[in-house]
Amino acid sequence: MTQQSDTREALLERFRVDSITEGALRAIARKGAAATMQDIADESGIAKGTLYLYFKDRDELLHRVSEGALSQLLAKIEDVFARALPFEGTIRELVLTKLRFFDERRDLYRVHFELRFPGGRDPLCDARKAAPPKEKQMYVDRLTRYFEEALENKEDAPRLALFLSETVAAVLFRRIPEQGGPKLENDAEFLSDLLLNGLSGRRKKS
Amino acid sequence: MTQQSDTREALLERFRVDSITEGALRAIARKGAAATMQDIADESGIAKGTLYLYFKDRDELLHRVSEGALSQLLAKIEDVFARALPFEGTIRELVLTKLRFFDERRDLYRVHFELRFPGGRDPLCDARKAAPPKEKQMYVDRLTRYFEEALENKEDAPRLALFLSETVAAVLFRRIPEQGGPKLENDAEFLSDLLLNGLSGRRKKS
DNA sequence: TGCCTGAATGACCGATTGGTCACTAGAATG
DNA sequence: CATTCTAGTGACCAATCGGTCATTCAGGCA
Repeated sequence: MTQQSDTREALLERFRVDSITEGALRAIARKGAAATMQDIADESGIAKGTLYLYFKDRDELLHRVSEGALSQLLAKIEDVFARALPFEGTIRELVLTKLRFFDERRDLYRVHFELRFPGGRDPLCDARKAAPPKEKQMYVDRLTRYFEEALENKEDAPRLALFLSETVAAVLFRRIPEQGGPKLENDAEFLSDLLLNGLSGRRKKS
Repeated sequence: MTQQSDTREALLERFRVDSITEGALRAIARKGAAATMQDIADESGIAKGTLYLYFKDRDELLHRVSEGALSQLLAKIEDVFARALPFEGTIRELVLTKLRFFDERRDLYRVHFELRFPGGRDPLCDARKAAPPKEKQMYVDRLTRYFEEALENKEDAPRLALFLSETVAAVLFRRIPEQGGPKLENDAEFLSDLLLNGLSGRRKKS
């Protein structure tokens, strides 16, 4: 049990874990939240039992997958903030980035959205109410922090962050399933305008 | 098989169907989309087999429940339109009405939102993609018609209707689970302002 | 009263799935 | 080469759930 072997084993384990989460991603992309452990095992090219050598149970596996998926989005969001654009530009880029991210990786879309309701048919009851998806919370929290320093009223920041997040999600919700929708940049601009300027400007001049 | 007996039987059937859908509503309020046929039967005070005398299968039953739930909301929405308020007033009332409706009847909330992803763990695959919830579509369609006659660009109406619908849903998504959130009217006003005027007005004056 | 109809029942079935564990195969060890 | 060890396996298990159907029983009818 030298330092060397520790590292080697750790690397192997990491490789296994990664290939499993990637397989899970493919399985979920195809079957959504209905993906079975068998599906995931097949897609990963290993036996079902092996999954349980690296993950305690289905929950832990799906949680890890969701976590990994969103961390990629978080990185891109962070890039947007790093550019330190003016407020309006930041909003537009945030919208465009999230839209484009899920448009390119529809597999992550199903992970992100269908896992929002954990379990679905399982004993979710009210027990899990206290534990909403942690990863999504990180995303909303990041937006909150931005709004807190960019907006007039700090106390509105959390609500606005959630609003922005859910709004883009709503557009995705419509975009992803259908095939030949409006161009992505078109949708992004439409949504950004709406977010920034509201409905009032669109009222018919009577 | 007189007209009389026809009516009597029809009434009895209707009574049964109603009491089942009400039971289903209670079951779903407690267990969400995970509610079992047994749960529904228990909550309705009848045996599981009896459910299948009045509904073909689980899908038909849940569909009927969801339909009935949303028809009540649609009626209230229609009342708002009937008042023929100016544009801004209509939007505010629409937001407030939907928010209040689900705030008073949280059981309907779970029906409405959790059933959006039909099946969950079942063979949803891509087969059902072609059949999104019909009831919700009616609601969005109604909003679309309003926007078509109230706004400048007719072709934007569907997108705006979906936007409004999902936006309010987003706030509900946050409101319902938590206990002591902001007052309902407060949330409604906040959301309406945002929808009407956008984020721009909230930027910190630099 | 005795029979008959059909609504209601709930034990049962088949299918599915998360999770387990006795077993295997192949590499490491001596 | 023989032995040990362990990552990997997949048949198997228990539990769950939608749906069925032989049976029951209450109420109307002769």
